Amino acid sequence: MEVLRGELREHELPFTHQREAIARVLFETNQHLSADEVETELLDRDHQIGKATVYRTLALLVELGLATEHDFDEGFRRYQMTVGAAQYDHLICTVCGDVTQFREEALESVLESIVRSAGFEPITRQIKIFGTCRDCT
Amino acid sequence: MEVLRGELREHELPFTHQREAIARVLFETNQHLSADEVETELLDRDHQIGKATVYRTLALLVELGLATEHDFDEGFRRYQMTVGAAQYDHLICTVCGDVTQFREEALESVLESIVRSAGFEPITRQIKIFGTCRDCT
DNA sequence: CTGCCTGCAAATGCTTTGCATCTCG
DNA sequence: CGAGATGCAAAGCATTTGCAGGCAG
Repeated sequence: MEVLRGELREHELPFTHQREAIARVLFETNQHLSADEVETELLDRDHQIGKATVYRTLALLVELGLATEHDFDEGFRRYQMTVGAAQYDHLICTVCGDVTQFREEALESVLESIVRSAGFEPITRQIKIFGTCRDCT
Repeated sequence: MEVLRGELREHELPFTHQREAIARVLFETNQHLSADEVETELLDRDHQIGKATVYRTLALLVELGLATEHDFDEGFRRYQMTVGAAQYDHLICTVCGDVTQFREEALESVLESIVRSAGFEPITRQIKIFGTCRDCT
């Protein structure tokens, strides 16, 4: 939570109850949550926060680099607290919907050289492999 | 075009004017087109086809494996004719919006081993690197 | 003929926005 | 106090769907 407070101060933005509550939800679950799921979780915790604020805050967290946005082709987006500077890639099972994160150094270096030789300055990336997971084969 | 006709016959689906026209647009541009752009291009060619049909046909082409769906975070999707069995990955410039395709064998093999060790059966994948291209740096 | 397709318009569902009001600092 | 945040409801948009009429095979 201190991270958020600091980041907000740095940008001269107010640290509000709503922002704290939303960030807390994301911090604590360490899951990919949709705006809807965040709202539901907030209600469970007796925080009644407007959906517009949820959306605005999630966008803010992404901008501050504290959260990452994901799109698993479900028709809506998911958000997850950024874990350090680590980039996670995903295996998405189209049968059961399960999402597995992974991080592979060999992949990092291959990508690095691709990007470098294209003279491209990377900011974010998304690697999603859709298919059937071990359990659904 | 014969590919489409054959694929449709195989699935016992009718080969209609609309399907032909839409597939032709995709075949001939070899670009990533949105449903809107397909519709516009159809009008330029004096084909007046309902947007619903455009969407339905694009989805069908994807299902038949003749087209690929892309999402470059623009708020809508793009489609491109599938070029052989090749998988293309993308560098997306967030400044000028330019999309560069690439294909790198080293990447293929790294991904292959990741997938294999997870016991995952891949169907499609999306690799998108967002950042600033050489010209916009 | 018969089933699948097409068009149109209406409906969906996620996300964004306008605006009056309230809060943080 | 004043800038920015919040809530609500309405608006936006890409995409989907229902249904009456058409076309391919």
